[in-house]
Amino acid sequence: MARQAGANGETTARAIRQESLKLFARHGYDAVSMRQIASAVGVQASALYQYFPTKQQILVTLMTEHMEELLAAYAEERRDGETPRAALTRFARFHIRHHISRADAVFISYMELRALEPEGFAAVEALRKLYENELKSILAKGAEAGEFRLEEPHVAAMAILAMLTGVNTWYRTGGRLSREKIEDIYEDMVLKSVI
Amino acid sequence: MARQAGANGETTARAIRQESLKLFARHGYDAVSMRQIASAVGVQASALYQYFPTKQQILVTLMTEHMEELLAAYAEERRDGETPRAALTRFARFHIRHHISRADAVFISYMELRALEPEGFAAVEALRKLYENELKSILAKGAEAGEFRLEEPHVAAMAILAMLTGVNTWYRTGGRLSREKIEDIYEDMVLKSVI
DNA sequence: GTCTATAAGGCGATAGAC
DNA sequence: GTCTATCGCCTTATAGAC
Repeated sequence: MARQAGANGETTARAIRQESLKLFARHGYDAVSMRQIASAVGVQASALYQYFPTKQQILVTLMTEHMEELLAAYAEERRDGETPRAALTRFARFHIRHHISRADAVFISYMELRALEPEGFAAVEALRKLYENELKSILAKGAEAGEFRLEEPHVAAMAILAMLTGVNTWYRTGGRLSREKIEDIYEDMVLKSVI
Repeated sequence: MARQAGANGETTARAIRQESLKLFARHGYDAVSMRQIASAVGVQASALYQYFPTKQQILVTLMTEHMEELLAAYAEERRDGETPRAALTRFARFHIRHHISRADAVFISYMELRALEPEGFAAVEALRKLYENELKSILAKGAEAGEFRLEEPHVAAMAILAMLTGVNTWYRTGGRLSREKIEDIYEDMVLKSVI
């Protein structure tokens, strides 16, 4: 399994990210050792320190990149000038579609917040808030326009996000229901819950 | 801090449960050492082995007791012969009320499933399924009676449970909204989502 | 019921060779 | 870019004294 002649830095860097993500999701950050990550990558533990100065920095990088990828994907997805109802439909389907194919990163980003040291935590939380605000803004506009019936946009946003992200706890690829069908069901429930 | 003369086994046993719960919730099972638990309790690490044969068994006990307490409380709460709508209202308010005051146990029971060895995992999952089935049964009856509009009782149950349990991620005692008000908002959203 | 002492091994991280 | 070897520390769990 050892990587010898022809070793390539970029390949190793990507492998470290990939294998760390898988191992952290499966066993938890604290339960995974640098030796385990190295073994999955095919190098010795000391080689990891060429790419990341500490184990903590691997986690911070994984979580930060996950949130930045989410924000970039939603920026690409959103359409200004839509009705609140259309925007909420789009948001709900986007959220499921984006998260369902990134189960490990989603799991880590929620589960391992407590493993972050203060600086990393603050950075990740700031990115998370930006994303939450996208949904809050849709709900607030809908309430103002009389299109939605809700008293507390913040609470409604938290409720909807929890519901949508929850798909990841039970969805398995190749299950009885297609991703599209799942998006249909959740879209329906989300819309009805605020109308 | 050391417990000396007058030490009492039952007191220590309760303290081990309490402090483990707090520490596991705050730092994660793997990140907490037997020495840390012992220090919080006020004994040496070796004294813990009088009460639990392994660290793993502390976790299994905390999670199993949490699920059994939940099932017992719901058995006390439920009323047979209610309309599905009334039963769902009761379930939603009960779920929030019960979970909101047990944040540490709820967090652990979801987060540390992966830290359980196979036997413990199976036991806890079986209890969880029993609780999920209570909600599924309400939804299926409501759909059959034409009181609810939903195609997939299982998916709807997962969506509602995720939404309700999600309160714990943002609720803080003494916040702007009372527990009653929060129950009102979620009851409204849950009911609308299936009608 | 709790203590001290210890076994046996894993941890993150670093130095220096190639 | 990766290796071997190592430092100093922490880990779960047990033996035996009081």
